[in-house]
Amino acid sequence: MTTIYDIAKRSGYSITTVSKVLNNYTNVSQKAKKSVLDAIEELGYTPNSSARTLATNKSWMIGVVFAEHLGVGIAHPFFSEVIEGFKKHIELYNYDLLFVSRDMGLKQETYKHLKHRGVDGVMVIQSEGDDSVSSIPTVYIDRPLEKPGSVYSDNRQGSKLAVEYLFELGHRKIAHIAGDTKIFSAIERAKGYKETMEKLNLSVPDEYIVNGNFFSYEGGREAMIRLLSLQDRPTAVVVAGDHMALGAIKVIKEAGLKVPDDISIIGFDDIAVAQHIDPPLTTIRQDKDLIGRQAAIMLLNKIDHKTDDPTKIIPVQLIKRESCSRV
Amino acid sequence: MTTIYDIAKRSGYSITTVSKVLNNYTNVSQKAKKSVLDAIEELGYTPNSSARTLATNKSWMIGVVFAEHLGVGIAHPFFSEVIEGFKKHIELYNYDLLFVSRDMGLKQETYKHLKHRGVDGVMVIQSEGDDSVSSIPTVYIDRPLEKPGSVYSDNRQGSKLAVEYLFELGHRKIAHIAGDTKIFSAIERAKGYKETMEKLNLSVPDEYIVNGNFFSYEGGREAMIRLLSLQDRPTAVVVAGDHMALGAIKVIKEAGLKVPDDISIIGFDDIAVAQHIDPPLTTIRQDKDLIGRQAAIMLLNKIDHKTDDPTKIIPVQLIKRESCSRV
DNA sequence: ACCAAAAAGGAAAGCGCTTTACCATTTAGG
DNA sequence: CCTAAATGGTAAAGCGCTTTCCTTTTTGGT
Repeated sequence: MTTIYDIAKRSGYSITTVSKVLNNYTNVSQKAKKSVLDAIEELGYTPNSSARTLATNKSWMIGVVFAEHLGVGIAHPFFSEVIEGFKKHIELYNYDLLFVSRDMGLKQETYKHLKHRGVDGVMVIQSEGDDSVSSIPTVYIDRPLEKPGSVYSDNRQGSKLAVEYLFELGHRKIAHIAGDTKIFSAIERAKGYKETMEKLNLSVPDEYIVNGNFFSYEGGREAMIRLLSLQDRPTAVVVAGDHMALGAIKVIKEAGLKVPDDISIIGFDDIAVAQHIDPPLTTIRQDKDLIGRQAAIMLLNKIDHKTDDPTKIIPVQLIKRESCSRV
Repeated sequence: MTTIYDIAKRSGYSITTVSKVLNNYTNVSQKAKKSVLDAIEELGYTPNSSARTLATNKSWMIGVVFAEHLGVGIAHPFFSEVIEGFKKHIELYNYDLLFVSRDMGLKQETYKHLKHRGVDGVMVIQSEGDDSVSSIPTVYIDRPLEKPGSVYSDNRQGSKLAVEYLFELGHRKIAHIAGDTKIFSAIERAKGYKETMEKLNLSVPDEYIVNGNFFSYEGGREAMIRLLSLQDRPTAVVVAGDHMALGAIKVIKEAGLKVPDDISIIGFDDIAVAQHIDPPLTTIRQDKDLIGRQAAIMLLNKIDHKTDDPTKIIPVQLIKRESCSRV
């Protein structure tokens, strides 16, 4: 390995000077700078980040921690896009992303590992409960608690848009397939649905709110089966996640009914395939890219200026496609 | 920060001894071990990985490099699952994954960065051309060249299975929508298609092979439009990627035709949504998890034993669903 | 009770880099 | 022409840990 010493020897300057040109210090002559740079070029030198980190106590790495309870990781259609947005922004500032092993079970272990790695910041996605990673600057996506340092979509507003849209289309019997009873975003969406229904003076029989399991396709299926079996069947349903919506649509088709002719369906997320299915799914789009970017901005602020930005709520958008129709 | 020195002082032993218990050396008494461990517990000590890496020249990090030319990263439905499989295996051995910035343009820069970070190994996904990252042990997914150290699906066999299946169903006019003309996997799939067609004595008019653009949904659409406009329309088409297949199916529906009644479609990849679309897509499944795992095994071998495992070709599987029917 | 061998523990060098404190030249200012 | 301030450069300490090479202690065999 070629080190700063080799460069020093080759260029005829001290290692201090070499280090200075490496770090753009001003008090080094053009001549020295050139010599050093030439030597670096000739010897094909690459600085060693561990040594640098050790000396500066700055790793230029951001740790990424996943939703452990969902069992999904990088391959999750929503999370992965958020991370993508996060990464695009954060790499402008020369940070790399470190995905730490998630099979560490205990929160404490994960935290220890992050500390071990000396990451400059942490981005936590959908990790349940209150897991202050304490000393390390952290930003949370979809965190259950309304503490500073979180970023998430305006879930209530999303449900509101959905319900109102269906209302405009003439629907009065609108059901809801909820993502879960414990996950923050799912709870918020359910609230938004209920609030808006009430505001519009629409009745919400208990059977109209049914739980899709962890936002899953299967959960969507089962929920829709329940809904179809109802005496007083809804004419439209606000589904809290696109995957569940896919499942719901499938069930409707299997029952010999049509979307949107017989039942209108509106999803949530706008995952990539939403526009490619049949019928193209009307849904509430989460701005995944922006969520990621905002999280990045927030985290960088925390790292650089120690400022604790307030929680950021990202606007959602109704994307009209073809899974909803006039009643 | 609490260091090994603090532990030494607290426990009354030397830093050497502390280090020894940390690294499970045998020549340390039970008594000493306990003292040290207690001190660690009390002081909440976490070893510093930079220091350790500096001393041992081992980082316990694997670098991940992406398909730059596709512009997609973590959010790619195929890649992300491969990485997931890779990660699951590699973290059993206590490695973490470092996603390095990909906007570095030049290959050289990426390599330098990896070297700078001191990763123990590199996993390259779909990076075009011959990019030997030289000195660092590397494993490639879907690499264009048939060098040791690559892992990919048996693309030809996949196409073969597809064509043969359609043949069994009575199809004779079978077209192909290729992924691209330059990407390795796309080329292989096209070859597999042609070979099998010939073997079955089926004619392949030039117009029967059409290029979907970079495996994209749009590319699939356009290709299918071309196919539909043909005088002698195919009754089935082997599509080199599921996304393109989605596009193709959409076009068929828009033309007032039905899948599979009028045209049978068979995809490639078996991405998560393939089973959820309408009709559920018959496709060639790539074992993404296994690809990832094999890559991990290979890389670990390279790192630990310096063995250069031969390129591994992963079997594919025909998944029969409902987008193909008897002619 | 004695000695060789094994076990336990420690001193110190070194991994590659940054940074502080300091020295030696120049250059500018009066 | 002399002093003060830049400017250019260096030595050395230190970041936290591993590892080699000793030294000291313990063990057990006779």
